[in-house]
Amino acid sequence: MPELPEVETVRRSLLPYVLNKQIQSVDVHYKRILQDVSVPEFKYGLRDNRFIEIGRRGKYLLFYLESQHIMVVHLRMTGRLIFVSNSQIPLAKHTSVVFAFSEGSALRFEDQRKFATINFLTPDRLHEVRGLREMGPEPLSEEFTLEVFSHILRNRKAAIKGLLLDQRRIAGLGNIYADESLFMAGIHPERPANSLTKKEQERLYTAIRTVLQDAVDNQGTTVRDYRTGYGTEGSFQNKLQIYGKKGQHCPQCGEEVAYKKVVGRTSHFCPTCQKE
DNA sequence: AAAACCGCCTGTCGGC
DNA sequence: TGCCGACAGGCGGTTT
Repeated sequence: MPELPEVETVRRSLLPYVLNKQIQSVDVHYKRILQDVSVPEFKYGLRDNRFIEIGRRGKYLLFYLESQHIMVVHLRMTGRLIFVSNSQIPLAKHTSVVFAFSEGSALRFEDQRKFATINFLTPDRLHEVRGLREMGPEPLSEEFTLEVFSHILRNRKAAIKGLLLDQRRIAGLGNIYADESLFMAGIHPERPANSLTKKEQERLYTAIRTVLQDAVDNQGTTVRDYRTGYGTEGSFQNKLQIYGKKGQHCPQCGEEVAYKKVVGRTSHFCPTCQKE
């Protein structure tokens, strides 16, 4: 669900609404969302505190607090962070946490499937969040060069799709953008990563960056659950070329879109444009 | 080192 | 209409 473009959109959309507002109280409706902190510690740590910045690393959001603590959020499959200007609005069914601001507004954490997580810690303990510690390079950053990408593929004979989904190799790609990137590059998802020619590596590198940036510019992809920080849908679902197109035809050649499990994940591709 | 499975949850959809 | 299994955008843990 939320992949890099969605998480980045949530970050940007929340900035103008939640920064520097006094947190009056926190209600935890689903305790197990908290990974490394008790409910009382969490509530106490946030009360009268303020979010002073929101960062992102891969699919993680980092809420920096005035107290120097950091609240690390991962939305997993169905997590949503929604700002409401009026906290009187009835809560959604699967609300996990509510951060109430003194001015009467609130930030709500909703999560139908309850996979989302929150860590609350000091900067010196940030490395305790394993997913963060082992995160690969940010694909839209300058450090992610073709050279770096090429090195990641080297000596790996596993399916390229699996490698794209592995957050320790590259940060932020999920099933949607992995499929879209492979389609744009004309590469079959089951190709061994180390079998890509220099030209193919370059095409895939460019495709990853192009697709992710385009999706960020379109506020992400709403297939079902994802919403921006103020509850609206993204629009990149209207620009998807291959993901979810089972039973339809390839926009490039008209061939029927193929659909199969690759490394345990449903994958869409064009058998003609993406030869094995 | 890496791949293959399971588990975590709820909701939806298709088949019967 | 109802039941049942499969499946959904993620990832950590364990086993192989």
